Amino acid sequence: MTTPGAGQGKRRIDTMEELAVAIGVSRPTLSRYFQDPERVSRSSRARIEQGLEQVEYIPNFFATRMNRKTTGIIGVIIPYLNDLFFSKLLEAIERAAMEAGYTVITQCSHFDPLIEARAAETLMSMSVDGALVAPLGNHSDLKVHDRLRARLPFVLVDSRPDNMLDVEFVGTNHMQSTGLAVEYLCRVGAPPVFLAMPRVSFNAMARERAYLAKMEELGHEPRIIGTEPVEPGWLFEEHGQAVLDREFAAGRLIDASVLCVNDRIAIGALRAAATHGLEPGARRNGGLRIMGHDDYPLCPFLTPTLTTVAQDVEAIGRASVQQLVNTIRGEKTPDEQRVKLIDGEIKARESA
Amino acid sequence: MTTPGAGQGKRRIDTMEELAVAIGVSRPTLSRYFQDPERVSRSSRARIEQGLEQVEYIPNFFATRMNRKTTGIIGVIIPYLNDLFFSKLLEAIERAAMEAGYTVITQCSHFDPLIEARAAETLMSMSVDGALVAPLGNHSDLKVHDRLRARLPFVLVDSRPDNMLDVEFVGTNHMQSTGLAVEYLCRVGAPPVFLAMPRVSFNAMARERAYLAKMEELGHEPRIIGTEPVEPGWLFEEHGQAVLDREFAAGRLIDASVLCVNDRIAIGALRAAATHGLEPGARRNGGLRIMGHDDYPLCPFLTPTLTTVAQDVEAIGRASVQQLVNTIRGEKTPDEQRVKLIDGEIKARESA
DNA sequence: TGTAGAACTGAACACGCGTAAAAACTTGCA
DNA sequence: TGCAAGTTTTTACGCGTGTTCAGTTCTACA
Repeated sequence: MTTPGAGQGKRRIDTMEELAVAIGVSRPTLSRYFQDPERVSRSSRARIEQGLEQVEYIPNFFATRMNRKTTGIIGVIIPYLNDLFFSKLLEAIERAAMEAGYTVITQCSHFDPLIEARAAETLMSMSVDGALVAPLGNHSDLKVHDRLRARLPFVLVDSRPDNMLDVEFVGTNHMQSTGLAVEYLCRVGAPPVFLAMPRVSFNAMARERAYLAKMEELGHEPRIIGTEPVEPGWLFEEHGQAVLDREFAAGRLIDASVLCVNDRIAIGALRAAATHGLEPGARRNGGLRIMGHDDYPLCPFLTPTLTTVAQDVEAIGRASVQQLVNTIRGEKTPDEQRVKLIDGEIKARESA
Repeated sequence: MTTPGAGQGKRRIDTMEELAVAIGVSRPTLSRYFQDPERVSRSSRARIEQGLEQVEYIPNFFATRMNRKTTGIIGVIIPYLNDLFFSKLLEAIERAAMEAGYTVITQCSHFDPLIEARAAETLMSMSVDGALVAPLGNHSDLKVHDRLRARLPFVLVDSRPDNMLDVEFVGTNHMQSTGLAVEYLCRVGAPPVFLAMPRVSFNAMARERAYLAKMEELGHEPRIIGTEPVEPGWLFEEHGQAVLDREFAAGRLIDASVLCVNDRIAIGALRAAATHGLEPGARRNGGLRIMGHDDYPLCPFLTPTLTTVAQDVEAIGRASVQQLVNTIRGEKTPDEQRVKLIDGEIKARESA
């Protein structure tokens, strides 16, 4: 039972030609109306709008995009979605793009360079106005990015391969954010050990470097654990848990400060602590402390609540769209603004 | 620095016409080749494939889809992505659709019926071969679904409005899954209280009903909490935490079995327990127990690990694509198979 | 009432490719 | 060598809309 008058009985019209005769306006006028209602006189506009209420007509997406100089589409490639960071990022991007008047076509790589390559082809075949790409850690086929970049406005998001330092990029300022975390941990307790992960991600490596730099700056001895290779199909959480489980089982690190490369690793770390009867953050200025990075939405609901450093995902999404739109509109980005690094912010909670 | 011979110098070709003269084959032959390489003779195929390595050419997505009788596109509408259930579902759908040879266009409603309506328009304007829609709880504009359904093969996923019981649908068998949870809790302890949420979701309401039915069947007195309205922008976790916090603070339910309508509510519930010094599941056959529903990927890493009933997201995704593809191919679905409910499975962990 | 300028109409071409039909060409086989 | 069957080429039209252009109608204002 739908609302009465819902338009079930509206006559369906498939082409602009038919529509033109149906409401008594010329097709070029309709064409202009659909691109921007302001481009026709008020009287025609009223007439068209009234006519559209009597019939069901939807312009053909392909036919319209095929002929316009600009498609009004922004293509987005995301490495995977089973992660609240990327889903939040995608949401921010879609919102910003919509506000800027663009249609978003999202393609997900699902951890697979081949799918990523196919996604790039799809975007090119659709003549998108620009592409926003969050690469697959360091598994991406860089030729694919190069081809995209050579063809259309292109902005990297979140993660940046080492050899693409000259590309437009928006991401977290790991030097600042991880540095902040190290400082925070040093201020209220022992200098942290860094719980890393296998070197499959540029961001993870950037955070490692930031950790090393800040530890050196503060005059502490750094220590990094967890970089050993793992089996395919591994989960971040499992890795964090496994590494700390080994340590705790051997009686090591039970009084340490542990800075995890990201929150999902930290969640595994918390789990390892719990299984060993340890309570991260329970002793105010000492004892075991665990800290993450990202401000995963669940952090405030974990036990203990997870102290972390928040990435401003919303800002990253908005800024990347802004940067892309500027490029599309032909506004030359000054060299010093081609890379935009967004600062993080400490979220002090119970675990550290 | 890209790999040498990466194709930086390949001549770029924009139309099939140019390509035809470039490699010395006729355009219709090329057209057939791109639709299915098997449709041209082996000699032509070899020649074309060799030619394609010398140049850079990508068929125009719009021009190809505009003329084919079938676009090979499946449109997917998802209510929101900030939830690991939907991101897993989307992944399963995309994988299954890819295997079936379809291109997937995903549109996200972002909690907003207006955006959902626009997404539906986009899909119709693209003449997708079929649509897979996961509605916005009960906030969807049902006219939108009706229009889609009237135009093209249409399958609902995950959640089904009360007045669309005759539509093709694939989702969890809440009667079975929630029933299983109730039975499980009754078997090893006190009959459960049901921690629900405001009535904004058909699934949540279906689980409430399933809870009531099973409790009656087992001869226990049901009790449902947490259905009071909340402020806009509320989070599932916050709600679960707030409701149980009130109860625990008043000394109530501290020895109860609590079945939560979903895992995110349960995560909030675990948090409430922790803040009150309670340990769900610590006493084997009694005391406070908390159970969820969905098998959120993080369940095994929470403290305590969360007992829940797993939805077979992978199966839901696959089955929905299968159902849609059958409809697209014109295979009449027998009435009794128009609704496919997938059973859940208990994941016994520490919390209950 | 006349007129400049804006807005519209009709016709035509373009976009890149699918598709059909007929003619020309291969290939395999006797 | 001849012939049938399978391929390919040629040619032409169609898809639904963008876009242009010359000609027409409308509007505002004097």
